[in-house]
Amino acid sequence: MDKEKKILDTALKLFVEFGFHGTPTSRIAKDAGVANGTLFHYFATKETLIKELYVTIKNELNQILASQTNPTDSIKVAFRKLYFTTINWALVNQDKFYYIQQVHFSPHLAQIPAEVLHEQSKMHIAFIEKAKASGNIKIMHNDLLYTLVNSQIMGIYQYVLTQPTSQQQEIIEQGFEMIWDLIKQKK
Amino acid sequence: MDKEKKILDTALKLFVEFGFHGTPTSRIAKDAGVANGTLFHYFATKETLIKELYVTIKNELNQILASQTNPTDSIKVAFRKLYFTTINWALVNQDKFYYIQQVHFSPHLAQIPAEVLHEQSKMHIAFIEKAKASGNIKIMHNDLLYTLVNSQIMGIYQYVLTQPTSQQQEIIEQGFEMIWDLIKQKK
DNA sequence: TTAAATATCGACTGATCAGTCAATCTATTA
DNA sequence: TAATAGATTGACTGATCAGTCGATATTTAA
Repeated sequence: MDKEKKILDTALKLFVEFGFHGTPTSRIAKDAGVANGTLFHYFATKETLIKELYVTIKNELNQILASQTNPTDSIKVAFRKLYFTTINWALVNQDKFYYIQQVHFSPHLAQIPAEVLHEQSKMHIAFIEKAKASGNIKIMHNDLLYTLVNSQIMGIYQYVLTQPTSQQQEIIEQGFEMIWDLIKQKK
Repeated sequence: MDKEKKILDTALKLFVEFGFHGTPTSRIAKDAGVANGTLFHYFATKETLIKELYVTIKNELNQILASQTNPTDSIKVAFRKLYFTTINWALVNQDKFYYIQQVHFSPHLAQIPAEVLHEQSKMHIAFIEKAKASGNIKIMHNDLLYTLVNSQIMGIYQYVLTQPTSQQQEIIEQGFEMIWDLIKQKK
């Protein structure tokens, strides 16, 4: 296995379990099965590692979401796909989803250039524009819509986590109807 | 000013700005205007300081919310008060609100005993029970309702932060109607 | 095949930091 | 007043950690 990827995987696991502070680079290297120096060959600083791990994970999710889009889908169907894909990805990749939040509420986020962050949300903003233009969505500021949907997804995800697997898909389905009801344009 | 409180205040400011890792206890002591040893007189370890700061802030918010409750209020009015008080407290105490999330997405949360966390949410759960009993609220699991409302508040708060002060109260008002619409029992 | 470039190693270092401790100061109480 | 307890100090320490570096191995390109 690619050593760079092994380092990223190991760092993810350790950061999530022990936090940034609680995870020495020496431990990451050891658990990844590489020498101390090798880690710094791929990532100049610990900070770089933290940031690149974040960007890598975000890109992974974005690519999966992008692969799900189909121009012929109705707005509701398209939105449904984004919602389901995100929550199910989060359920399968709990560490990665947690790590995104972990970075989000840490000073490391401020170290990530605005254009990188913007690139990450571009696809979603474009979708919102399209949805609004179709007249199916309540008139409200893009950022508000984006933030509301995001936090709603977070809430449902967190609840689903505590429920038995057998009931998860049904709850996710109900969650979708709630969000859709929240943002759709009433006739 | 009480040295213990001064240490907590200083730690809050520094943790929010530089993170747990980026804030040496020596810096906290220095900025708080006390000796290194004094910090450890009040807080046995850095970890203790992090946890006690969290509990202190949560208690502060909970006490304010408790002071707003009035048994004669209707469910909608009571819920409205909780919502407005929380968001406005968060706007005035941005550091404290941010710190709560910061701890929430860190391994430090796991160090806080379950009974302490339970004590913190007891009031909200009791309110939810009452609201459901009144028949004004959709039938759904307590935890789901709690989580959804919480994340919705988070979302609106985050959006309001980016908006000019002059428009904030109006947005908060609209946000309330959206949440209420989300959870109220349709006739 | 040879040379250059890149990857890997792990011992090492300088700096930093959490936490200690003995000494001193400041209430509190008897 | 004397005695006890608690508060405060800051120099100090042992451990840890991020990052370095020179040596060696491996891959790539000429």
